Amino acid sequence: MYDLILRNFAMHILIHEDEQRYVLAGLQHRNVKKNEVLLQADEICRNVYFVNQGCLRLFHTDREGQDHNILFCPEGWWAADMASFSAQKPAFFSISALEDTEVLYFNFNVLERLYLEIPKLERFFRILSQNGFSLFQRRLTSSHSQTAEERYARFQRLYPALERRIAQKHIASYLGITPVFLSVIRNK
Amino acid sequence: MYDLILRNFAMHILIHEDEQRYVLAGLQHRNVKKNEVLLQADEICRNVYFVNQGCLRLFHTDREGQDHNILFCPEGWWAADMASFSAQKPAFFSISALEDTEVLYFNFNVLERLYLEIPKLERFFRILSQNGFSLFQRRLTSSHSQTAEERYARFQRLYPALERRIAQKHIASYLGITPVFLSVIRNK
DNA sequence: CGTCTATTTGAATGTACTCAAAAGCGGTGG
DNA sequence: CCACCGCTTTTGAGTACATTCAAATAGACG
Repeated sequence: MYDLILRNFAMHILIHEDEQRYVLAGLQHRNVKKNEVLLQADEICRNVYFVNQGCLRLFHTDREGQDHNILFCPEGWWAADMASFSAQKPAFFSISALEDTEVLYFNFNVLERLYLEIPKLERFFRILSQNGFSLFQRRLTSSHSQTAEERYARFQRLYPALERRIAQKHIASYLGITPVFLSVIRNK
Repeated sequence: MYDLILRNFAMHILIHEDEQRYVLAGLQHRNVKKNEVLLQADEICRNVYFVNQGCLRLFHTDREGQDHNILFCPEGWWAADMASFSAQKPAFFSISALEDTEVLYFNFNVLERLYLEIPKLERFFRILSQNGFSLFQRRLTSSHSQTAEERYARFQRLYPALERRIAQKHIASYLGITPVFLSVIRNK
């Protein structure tokens, strides 16, 4: 159960066995059914979720009721509305499950405590946030400098597994285009 | 000289006077002339810059030689290609000055050392990165759900000071549209 | 099997772009 | 102080990329 998350930690920090046990003891566990909502916009994001199995999506619902996916979180990814979690204020984004999903998660207070007790964990989330920061800077650049067709090709190249796993309408939303237009692009 | 940066630290962490002196001792200082390049894409980003006065821009130059601004950094903002800085690998973005600018900066090795000696500093940059992360998630959402005119209105609302200070072509690039089209939008 | 949702296809429309030319503006040197 | 040069902004015409609307088809799930 903790295999994937330990390897995830190990990508950025070196963590001793006793610290490991301590960190894992702070984790909670939950199974989420397809289409179940883990975080509703305007509520406070009280947890950061690690996806052990399945896939989540992070999205915003606009005034017209249209969803805009901004991130897919399959196995090994972390999901949260970081601004909401960090400041414990209402969320802009929502999180829901694209498949039956198994998550591990830290509650806000637990993580704040762990930051103080195990500074390496703070380092881990600093690096994670920096990577996310960079990822979205590049996504925005891509959105500004490339056509929908080029962005779709990029998505296929970067996430070949997701492309087969996720419904077209969700990929279209992620790319910032309509499902209709993605269908046109695909059939070329 | 250190007034602005100390207030910046104080926004997220509480830092004692002796720690303060220690952190400030790690800072370097530099004056940059308008249009001077602080970081060239493909080089390694060796510093994180804090803008004391003036304004920087973070941008990507695509294959056709077109610039795409993704961030303006006036007084009180931090500038770096975080992916490049963090991993000390070639940068995707460049940084240059929109005005004569005064920066303070941490070199990579110095900051890594400070992270270990003063964990609070690592907390500071974690929070900074999380905020940046969220900022760009929302920018991408805005780019996917709003028209150019709405995004321009949003920019004016969020950064009224910058709107008067920065050339139209740079604002257009930031919004992901052509200067020609921004001119059309403005004259309505 | 039937219902509901997702995808495909085509036509008409809209948003933003390219190209081109003119006008404005800022700095520099005579 | 004015004249000139280069760069930025404006304006208009034609075009391309992506959308909306609508109807038909395909797929998923109880």
